[in-house]
Amino acid sequence: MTRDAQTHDAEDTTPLGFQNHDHGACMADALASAEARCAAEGLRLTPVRRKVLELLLQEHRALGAYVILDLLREAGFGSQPPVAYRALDFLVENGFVHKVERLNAFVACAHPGRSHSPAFMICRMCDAVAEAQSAPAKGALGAAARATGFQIERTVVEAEGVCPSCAEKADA
Amino acid sequence: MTRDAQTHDAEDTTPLGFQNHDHGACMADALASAEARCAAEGLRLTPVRRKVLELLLQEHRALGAYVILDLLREAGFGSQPPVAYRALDFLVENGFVHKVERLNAFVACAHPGRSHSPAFMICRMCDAVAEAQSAPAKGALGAAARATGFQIERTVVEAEGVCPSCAEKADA
DNA sequence: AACCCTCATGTGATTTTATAACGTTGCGAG
DNA sequence: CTCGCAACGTTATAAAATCACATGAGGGTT
Repeated sequence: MTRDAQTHDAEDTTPLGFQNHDHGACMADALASAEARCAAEGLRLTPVRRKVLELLLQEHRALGAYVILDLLREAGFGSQPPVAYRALDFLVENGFVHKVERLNAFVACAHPGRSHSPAFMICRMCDAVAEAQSAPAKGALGAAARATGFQIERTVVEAEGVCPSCAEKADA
Repeated sequence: MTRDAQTHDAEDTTPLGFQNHDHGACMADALASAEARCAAEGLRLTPVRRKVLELLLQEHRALGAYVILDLLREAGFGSQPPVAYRALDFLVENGFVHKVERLNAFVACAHPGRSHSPAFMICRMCDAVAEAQSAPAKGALGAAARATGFQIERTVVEAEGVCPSCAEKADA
């Protein structure tokens, strides 16, 4: 089971990513990349984990753990919180998925394979999330860290605002 | 969360802010500044709100809402969650306090009065939090936003790592 | 085959974080 | 005064995350 079910719903309601792109391809890429890396590194992309990754790849939005859990239940997996959290932990640890702290929610990584220090742009109107690269240690923050002797291990960069398509609608 | 909490020899030195500073003064400044601004803008710095601000100013650490709530109860205020959350909402809205998303916790603003887009350095060992300025829209993120037409309204920048004094201890 | 070991999964219960809903109070404006 | 409004207090509940423990599926060894 759990081969690509691809329940793409209603056609073009989609403010999913900010820019148009071949979503099917971006999804397939990411899955393939994940599979390759798991094979290479001896990681186990089990059915639940794979399913969670697929669910997240289907949307350029962050999904809460409980939404994911509901979808898992519908797909016949276990329905208690740890099921979702454990799969998410695995995916986050291995960089396939990122947690958006601001939303307590999760998005599929949009830059599979690359080493990343992701930065997110979160639309407060439609909840779309786009991922960019950040280099926070290069700017003012890095300077402050060096000045005080703080050793940065990981950074969270999240911008909240309005995505292009919502801005357009709001103007109207 | 997996952020433990614990056995820390309570006495030893200063894990509070990263750099030594006149804590009493920094606290008094911040309080005075808050009072001034509330007076100027017709905001009501009520007893609960003031107390919460004081509690947060006493430590350069982020406190969870429920820790604050306990302290409020001890101080004779109401003891139900909304009491703390409402005071925190007020303080955050007006920039006296910031929420550290990564910790689901709150810190007093260290740069009272200034317009700020704060960046935090969070020590994963002692939970100390230092506040720096960030200019996230200037770097790669800003470029990505302009490129896609995303309008940034607010940014969250949080670095997790090890503060100087914990790094020292760890070396030993 | 049987055995052991490890990691993943399933489930129930609980903890932690945050809001909803509703009544009461204090205070200024008319 | 009394209306309206903002802040407060309390009960209850929702949402997010973890703990604890049992079962199960592979892999390797003998």
